[in-house]
Amino acid sequence: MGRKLDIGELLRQQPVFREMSDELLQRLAAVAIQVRAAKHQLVFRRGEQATGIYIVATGHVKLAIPSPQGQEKVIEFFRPGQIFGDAVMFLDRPYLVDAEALEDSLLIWIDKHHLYEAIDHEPALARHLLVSLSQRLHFLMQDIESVNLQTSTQRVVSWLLRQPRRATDAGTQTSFAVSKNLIASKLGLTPETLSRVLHQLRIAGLIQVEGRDILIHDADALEQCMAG
Amino acid sequence: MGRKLDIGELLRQQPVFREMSDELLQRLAAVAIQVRAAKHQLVFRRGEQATGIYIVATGHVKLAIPSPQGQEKVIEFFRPGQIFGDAVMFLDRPYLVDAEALEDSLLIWIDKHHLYEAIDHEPALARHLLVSLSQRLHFLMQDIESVNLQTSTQRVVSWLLRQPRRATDAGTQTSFAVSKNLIASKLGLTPETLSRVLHQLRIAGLIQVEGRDILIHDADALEQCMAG
DNA sequence: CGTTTGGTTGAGAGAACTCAAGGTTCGTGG
DNA sequence: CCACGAACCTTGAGTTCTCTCAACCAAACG
Repeated sequence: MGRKLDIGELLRQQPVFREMSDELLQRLAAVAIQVRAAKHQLVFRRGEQATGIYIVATGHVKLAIPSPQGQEKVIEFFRPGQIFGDAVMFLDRPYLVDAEALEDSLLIWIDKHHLYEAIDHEPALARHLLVSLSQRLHFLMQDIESVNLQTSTQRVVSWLLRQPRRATDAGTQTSFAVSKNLIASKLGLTPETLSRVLHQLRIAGLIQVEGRDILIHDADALEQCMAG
Repeated sequence: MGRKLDIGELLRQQPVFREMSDELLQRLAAVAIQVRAAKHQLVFRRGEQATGIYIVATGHVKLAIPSPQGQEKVIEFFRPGQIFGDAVMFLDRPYLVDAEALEDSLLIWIDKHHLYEAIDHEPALARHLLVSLSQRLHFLMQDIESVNLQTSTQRVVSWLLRQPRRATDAGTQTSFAVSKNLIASKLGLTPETLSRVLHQLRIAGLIQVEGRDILIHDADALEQCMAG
């Protein structure tokens, strides 16, 4: 009982379900399942069949394509409120990617059939899902653009400029939410190349790097070096 | 009057609207707009605002990211029955890509507001759109995988093997629906590289190339060379 | 029949990768 | 609190794959 109330609360906190009627939400809460994933734990693997969707309640999850040679290609990171695993579910296909918790995370899992039922009764939910999928399609297109027609420096710079940053006295600051290894993979670079690019930018006096924190002295100047 | 009936017919032929009630379909037909696009004509350009979706009735359309240096990156091709321009519409963002007709094409355009209304009344439509978006998300992920962790040969081979083919006496045959230039761009290669890869495969006795037709002698053997 | 468009082939260059070693940071257990 | 090991990151040297540039060929088309 207490557990179900818990899930109802959790669901209500998610943007996807915010506009949903109490009745429907309770119906979903009754069938939604809490999934705890410890840091480094795989939520699902490439090749497994998808029978529902995941919503991140707390934590951080990464989607990546594994490769036989051991290296992997990071596709995306998911934060609280975001949905993943939906595309393959709608297609009835096996996962293309591994999903791994980057820190201890709490996920909500909803079965396909219950989700479909909810969609049929709640157009707002359908809209949310459409927006969520669109969002990711959009990001993926940007990634494809970046990998296909930009140099390593351009990729890093445009990525830096796209990150949320806060102002400081010496410029604006941003920081990597994850290891540089993962950032490199996300950008389609090797860790070595990312390191070298950051070095160049530092030498050029454009940024300052301290661990995972990056200080951008002059965003406009950075933007300039996208051209060269 | 005749024109509206026309559109109703057209709509009914599209998988997206197949399960729709006659009433709703007629309402959509009343507001749907036929768009004719001549070969090489741009349907929309990167940067323009999206206020509706397109459905291909007849013809062939390509989505590509333009690049300042003139080269472009082909993202996807669309055939009759397929929808495009929906992702940016749901996000209220400007197009990321150019859409160009590869041959004289007939498109159906539906305004955002009317589409939303239809979604709200017809869950089946929402599902179709979800599947359509999922499909493309899936393809895009495969493309990212291909560009990031495969060599030029692997990309070409896996693409060849993914194409629909028909059996012949000397193996299975497939053919490029578009120029090799566009295929190369879709695969993230230069035309030169694609040409060279096809040459190698021909030398190796794995395929036979004649214009846009490719004869695959031994699909299994081809698959083998994905490893090396 | 010239012109354009699409495709092939060759030679050379360059950007990012691989491999290898060294340095940091961080967490953990002594 | 320090010491040690394991990740994580950086730096260097050399290689390789794909691209660029350029010429040439073939087919399509007016």
